[in-house]
Amino acid sequence: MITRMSSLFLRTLREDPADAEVPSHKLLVRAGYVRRVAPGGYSWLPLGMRVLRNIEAIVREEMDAMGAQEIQFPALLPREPYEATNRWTEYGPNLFRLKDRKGGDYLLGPTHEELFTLTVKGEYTSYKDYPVTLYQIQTKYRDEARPRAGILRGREFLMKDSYSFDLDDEGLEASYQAHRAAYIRIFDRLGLQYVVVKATSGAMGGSASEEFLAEAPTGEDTFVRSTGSDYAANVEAVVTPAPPAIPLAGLPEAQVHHTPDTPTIETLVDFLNAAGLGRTFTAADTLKNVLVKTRMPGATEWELLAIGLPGDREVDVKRLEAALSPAEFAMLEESDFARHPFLVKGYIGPKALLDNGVRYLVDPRVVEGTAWVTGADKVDHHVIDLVAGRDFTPDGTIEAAEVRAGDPAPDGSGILEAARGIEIGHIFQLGRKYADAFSLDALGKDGKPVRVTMGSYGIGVSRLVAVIAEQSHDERGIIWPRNVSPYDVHLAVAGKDETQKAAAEKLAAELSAAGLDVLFDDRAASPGVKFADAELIGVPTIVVVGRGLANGVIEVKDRRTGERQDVPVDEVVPTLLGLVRG
RNA sequence: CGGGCUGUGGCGCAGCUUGGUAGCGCAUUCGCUUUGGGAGCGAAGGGUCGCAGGUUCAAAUCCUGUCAGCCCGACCA
Repeated sequence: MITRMSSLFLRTLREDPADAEVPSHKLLVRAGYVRRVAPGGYSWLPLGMRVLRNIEAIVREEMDAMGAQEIQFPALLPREPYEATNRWTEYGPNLFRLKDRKGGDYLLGPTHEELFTLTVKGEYTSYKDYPVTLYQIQTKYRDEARPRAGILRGREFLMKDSYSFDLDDEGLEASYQAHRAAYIRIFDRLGLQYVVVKATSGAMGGSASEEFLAEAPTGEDTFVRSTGSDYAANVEAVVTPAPPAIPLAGLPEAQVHHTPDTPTIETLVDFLNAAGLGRTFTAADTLKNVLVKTRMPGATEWELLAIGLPGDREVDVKRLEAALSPAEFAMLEESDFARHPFLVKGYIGPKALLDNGVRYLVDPRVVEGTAWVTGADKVDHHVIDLVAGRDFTPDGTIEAAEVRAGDPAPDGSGILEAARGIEIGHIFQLGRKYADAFSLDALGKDGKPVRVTMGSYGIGVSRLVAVIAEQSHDERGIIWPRNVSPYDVHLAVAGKDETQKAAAEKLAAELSAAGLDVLFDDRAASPGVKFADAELIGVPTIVVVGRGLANGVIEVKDRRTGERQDVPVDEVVPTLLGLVRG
């Protein structure tokens, strides 16, 4: 197949679009792959379509290969199924809702759990029908509060979502693992650099969940990984390793000290170190007690919760949220302090909390035998050497403290380092939430109904176009991996010389006949323009018919390395076939 | 939702302080020259200056209102 640039619907831009920040956005617009039509809405131009279709094909191949079957739902959906799962309201403002002419409520699907569940329920009734996995590659809609970074985060995007239906937990686990393996094949074929991180199950109520994150400095998600193993996790999912307990025998007695004007950790540490106690304190020796209030879904009453963590660490709101889920939480207001006089702001200690029945959870580093400087529940007073397990016993531990680069890895393999990534896939053991909502049962061998258990698995297909560009570009343009490149070779004529043009025409025809997709720059532009466009567009192999032709050679250039080799005219086709077919 | 910024040919921008015929670069069209790294010269087409109201003899420019967009944060299967 030959596409002539003289007629290709393409206009490249010399300047970056004003609204673009990240490299993929700039380059995809400049090279003419996409154009913005609305915030978070992009049109795909011919070059972009080809890349998108290539990625889609790889996803489809691997999904089919693992035995998933493709179907497709409408993007425009009725309200009722989403009412049944409560998501019509629970999904919140991110759901695009609309009305038809009769006033009926509709939505644009953000994901399709409901429809898949109902569809399986409508067709299958026997245990013999299971397991089954269905998928679709569909446009999804989410009314993102702030779309950004071009097609990396739009309000309309192409997503592959699949759902597994199994009769028992073992089956679900197998379906989950099959997806995990398929995702690894897909992302490997796409040439991506990515990690699989443990994710929190969140509000969906499932058990196991992992995210596939493509590494990119412009990524929105922060994750950590170990320097000593392939351990990687979302910050929310990091489990703090607890140090060994210390024997209580021989530990110094707790002492209350007058510590005037020390409402903050910093002022307290400074005061103690100036007090001549014969040792040096750091913020990590203090136990900071943070008060929040929590409320279970559906409950009306807020409940107090105290969190004790080393004074050198802040509470990570996302980690706290994940730890408390599904309960919601809020910071205490002045009125809450007023209502509970035993809470002495700045000097809250474990004693008052426990004496007054406030649930008290501590950081896992607060193990038995550790001694702390903490509040004495009295203005301007702190207690030193308050020992966990001797002077106070918390109600449990909680993962609420921030995770920092340099912290020990949970698997003991090394220390953690922070990195950023873009979520490209998410696999999830949903369990029976949706099956319960729609009473999806299979009739078992014994004639009794068995509740089906589900998994849901997503890949951001259109996002992958941007992610690949994000990971594979240089200052001149995009560098596509062969598997997704819009064309196999980019053929340019460098001069206007008729023999060069004729040779290029002949070569284009031969390459096409050999089964390659050729982007043929037959324009009357100057060589500089053609080279610049070729590098911007990013086809991995660039072939130049130019001055070398007089010596019987044609230039073959590698887009990534910039290496060029002169190949005798009659060897060009086999050489390129070798390169492309690898 | 909070903070910051911006709306002027297809794209990127200047002009606004100090009101007076709307300008530059890229792109596009034509002619001549040029042809291995985004060419040169000459000519041309293309803009109700986001929208509404106001002030004024006169508004891209001043005033009021409004809408939209972008960036940071919050949010985010």
